[in-house]
Amino acid sequence: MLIKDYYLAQGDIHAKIDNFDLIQTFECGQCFRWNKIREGTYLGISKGNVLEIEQIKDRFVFRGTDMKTFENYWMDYLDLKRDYAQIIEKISVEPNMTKATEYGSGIRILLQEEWETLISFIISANNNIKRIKKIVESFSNLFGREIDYKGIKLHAFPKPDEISEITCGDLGEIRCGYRADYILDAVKKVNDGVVNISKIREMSYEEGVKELLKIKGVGPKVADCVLLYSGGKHESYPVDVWVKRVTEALYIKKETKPADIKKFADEMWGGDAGFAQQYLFYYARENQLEAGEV
DNA sequence: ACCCAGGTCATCA
DNA sequence: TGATGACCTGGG
Repeated sequence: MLIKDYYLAQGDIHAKIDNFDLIQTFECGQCFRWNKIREGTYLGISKGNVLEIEQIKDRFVFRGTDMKTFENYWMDYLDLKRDYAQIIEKISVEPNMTKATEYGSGIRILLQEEWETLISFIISANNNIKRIKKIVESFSNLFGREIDYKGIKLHAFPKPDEISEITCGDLGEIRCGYRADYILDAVKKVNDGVVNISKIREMSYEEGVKELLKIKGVGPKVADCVLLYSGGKHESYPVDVWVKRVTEALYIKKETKPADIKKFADEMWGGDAGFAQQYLFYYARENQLEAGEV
């Protein structure tokens, strides 16, 4: 077990964990439903489970859960069984990645719920993170089951079968614009069994891409995000404007098509390309790196 | 008024 | 295949 001094005290779970930082993990663009409720403390909900996490340096307190749920769900969700020091060492073979991994040394790639991740990244297209969060939140508030946590009203992300009757008009309220059609297509295809979203973890990366591309509004970038952040496909290298920009600037040194950027990433980092992507994305976006600027 | 934001789709060569 | 616009919406 990689987490140390791991024990239960007064209903809370305490642990010492290396290479884990709440801000870096929750603000690195991979998830949209974790919110800071106090300094050093985040509150989140996934698959109907609520979790409050407080961080003081490398020590963590987990509240709102029980040991069984923590071990069976959250440990995998937060990827706490993985040795990130080893991953960082493995991919930091040149100065750029060394710098990026030092900057985001507390990032962990979450294993999120597949359906929620799919809808969230459909919404993310040609959009900004602040508004993506707002839309995902109102989608949950409108259609998801309410869960109370210490007087705070949270909402689970609505499951496909719970919203099978949803209409375009219903979606007007969440202000997602033209993406409403895409969400409806996803709901329909998942409910009809045309797309087997719950099986993407068992599929290969290539099979997963093929499956996800059946949905309108899902292109290569969204598919890669779903596979990396919820499908456990760490070879996935989602190429958005930031990753394109930073990969070109640091490595390829010229304008490159997304498909070729992915090819480069595969040759450079192979099965760890997804981790590399996340360190680069966080580094580039937090520092607002422009094209050509490093 | 215009541009942009974690892209994708439709259309045309 | 590859290039080009259009696209809801909210904020700067």
